[in-house]
Amino acid sequence: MDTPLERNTPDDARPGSAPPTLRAHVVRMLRADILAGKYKPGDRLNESQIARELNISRIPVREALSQLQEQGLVVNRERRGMFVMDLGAEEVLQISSLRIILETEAIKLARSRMTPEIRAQLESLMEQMEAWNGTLLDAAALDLEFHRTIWRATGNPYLERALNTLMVPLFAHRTLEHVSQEIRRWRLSHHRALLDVLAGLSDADPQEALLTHLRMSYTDPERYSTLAKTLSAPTAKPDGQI
Amino acid sequence: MDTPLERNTPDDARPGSAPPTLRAHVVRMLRADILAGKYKPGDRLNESQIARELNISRIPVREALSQLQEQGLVVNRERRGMFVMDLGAEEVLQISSLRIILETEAIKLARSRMTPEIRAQLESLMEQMEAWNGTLLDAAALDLEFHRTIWRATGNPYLERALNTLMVPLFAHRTLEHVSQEIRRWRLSHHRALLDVLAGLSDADPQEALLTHLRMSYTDPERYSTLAKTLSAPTAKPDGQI
DNA sequence: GGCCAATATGATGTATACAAAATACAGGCA
DNA sequence: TGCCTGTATTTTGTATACATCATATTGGCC
Repeated sequence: MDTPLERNTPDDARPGSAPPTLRAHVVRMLRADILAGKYKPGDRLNESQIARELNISRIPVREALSQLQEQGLVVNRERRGMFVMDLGAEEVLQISSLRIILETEAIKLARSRMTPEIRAQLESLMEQMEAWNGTLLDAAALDLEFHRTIWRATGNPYLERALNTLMVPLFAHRTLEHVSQEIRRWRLSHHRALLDVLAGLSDADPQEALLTHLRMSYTDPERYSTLAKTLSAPTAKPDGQI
Repeated sequence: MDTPLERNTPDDARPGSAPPTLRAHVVRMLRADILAGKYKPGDRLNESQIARELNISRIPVREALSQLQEQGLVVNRERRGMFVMDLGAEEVLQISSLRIILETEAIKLARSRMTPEIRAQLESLMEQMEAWNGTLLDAAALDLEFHRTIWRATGNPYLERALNTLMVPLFAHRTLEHVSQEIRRWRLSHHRALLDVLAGLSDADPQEALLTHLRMSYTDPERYSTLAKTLSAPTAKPDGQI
């Protein structure tokens, strides 16, 4: 309660990743907290309280929240405060339909610009996911980082930004879902398939690979039945596999 | 210099469209100014100066600028200030390639959800454009509003937001371009073609209609030759029309 | 006992003030 | 004369203080 986040501390603020401004620091912190589930969708983010906890004034907190709004993680209700973005079933559907379009393009671009470095990063993330043994949050973080690496590899920062704004709230939303070991294995296999497409090891249609991957992600019929249908429809598979 | 933007003024703040907060007011104002060319791409936006001009404190101005960043109109260089988003040729290319994908989807969705109200709005905007007699800025504003109406009509707020973030800076960029009367007429005819597609009066492929429209928009070979090629390529037209 | 209203509390929105960093400018030196 | 350096100014970043609005609580009334 008496550790006022000294900004002249070279240890915490090691060069290269040092947040030179308090706002940037708070952005990182809140972002991590939201993705880690400390703040759940719909929760209110109290400026004063956060400022007190960090022993700083409200101003940098306000600006950090404003910046998180840009990333789609929080929403501002006028004179009511900031709230962690809460997604209903319809919103998940709307975002996902966009995701299919944008991430299909991202995969095509990333494949055409694949470098050994990027591929090594993806392989490394795959291995970490396959060897996963930790918490659900870690797993979600790895999954997200896998996709973000793909988005970065497109070389189109605007595509990257659009996908981030769309998908990061969705991941925050899904962080709280518990999935079975079986589904986890399925997801892994489809990540591997995606990686094969990206590495040029597979000639499968990128969109088809992505759709297969996505079908894995929304298996709760209660909430995502409409999306499941949407995902199945455009492929026009003879067999009606989910 | 002595008109401190009274927030208790019911006349300016007429119900329904009243900015209940200074920040919202400044956002509107700056947004309009940037789109109108008062601030040009690359210009620095001085907090103190803007605050002085409006006779308010810097805080709402800072927050407004932060919010404009969310909309992609300005960028923040740490401890250097806010600058109007400046787009180079490559960035225009990257944005446009995304635009094709997203707006094609938007047109499809809007067509499938078209209502008499929306159609009337589009018709009205078309008429205003056809009867246009004002400044270049007005023309650009009408053009943008036409497209934004389409985006709203998709019913997918995330698609709408993505297109706004991508395209509004692009329009701000192009506001300064002077075009000939001939090109204006061409653009009008293609807007009309788009409207026919949207209204279901034409069975033309939405993407093709959009591509035709876009080719009209980037006719400066010096700056957009690469984009022109990109736009031409996927259609695989036998004749090498621009 | 339950519903509505007036008050109390606490939140956001904004203003002012100060600190630190960046830029502009002037002077010294080669 | 041209470049570098040290100072001055300007600007952003943050803190504190106050005003306004939203929410919670309590009291009264039906």
